[in-house]
Amino acid sequence: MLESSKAAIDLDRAANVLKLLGDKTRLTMIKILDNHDACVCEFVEIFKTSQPAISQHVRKLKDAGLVRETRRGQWIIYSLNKDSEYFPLVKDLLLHLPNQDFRLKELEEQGLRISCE
Amino acid sequence: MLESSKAAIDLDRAANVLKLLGDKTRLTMIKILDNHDACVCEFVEIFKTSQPAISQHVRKLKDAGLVRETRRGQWIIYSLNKDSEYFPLVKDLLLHLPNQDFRLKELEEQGLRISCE
DNA sequence: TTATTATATAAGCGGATAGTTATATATCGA
DNA sequence: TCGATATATAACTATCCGCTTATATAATAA
Repeated sequence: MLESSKAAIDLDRAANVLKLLGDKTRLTMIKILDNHDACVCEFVEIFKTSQPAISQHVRKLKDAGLVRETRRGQWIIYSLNKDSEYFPLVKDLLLHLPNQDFRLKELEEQGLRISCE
Repeated sequence: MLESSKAAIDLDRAANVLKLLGDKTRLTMIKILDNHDACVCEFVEIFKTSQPAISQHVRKLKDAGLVRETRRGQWIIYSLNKDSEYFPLVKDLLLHLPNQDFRLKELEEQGLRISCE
């Protein structure tokens, strides 16, 4: 595909997005969200870290417009924001990363995923 | 292209590469190097910053294997390392960024690019 | 209403990061 | 060899970042 046929993203903002994705936890989150929506409590289990730490990560992703939140009862479900101007960039990026479905599978086996649905 | 047909990069290391590219100066450097090799002194002019600052940026890119250096007389010419395992990822990324050729053009108009060749 | 669960936010701390200045190394040209 | 140019490195500093703990908000369920 020709470069000119892509919507070029301002370098400043592209760098900011890449900085956000330049964190192992957030990058993994985005890769997971590429296949499945997820809530904070699931991420807490997956990353074995504190709930505030997770909340702060998803907030950054949300502030940048990369993810969206939808309240479902007590839970807030996060999903990739396909309308983001960065979505095409993110999508291309994710193609280079290994699938992370096994992480949610592990949760299901422990009966921890069902709790959020 | 199917995800499985791409060589997936370990998430840890991918995050590190994205962190490196999540800096405006380094991201611009890489975009420039996608079209033209360049030396430190050119980057100093382009980014209007100190020579040590530039040296430190290119060193990080070199340490990660993203760029290569070739000495040519007094100058050290930096170029994209096409053999890097991250090169396909970086290439895809760059497609989403605006062309930066105008920066080297400006140097040429000031007669500052020729000095390195 | 009260207890419980899920999430967000605020404050503070420690480590990482990007810049600075000063200095070292290396090449070139006279 | 000596001076100039190009680059690298080291030490320092200020800022940023991610985590922690403590607390607030919000929905649910008894």
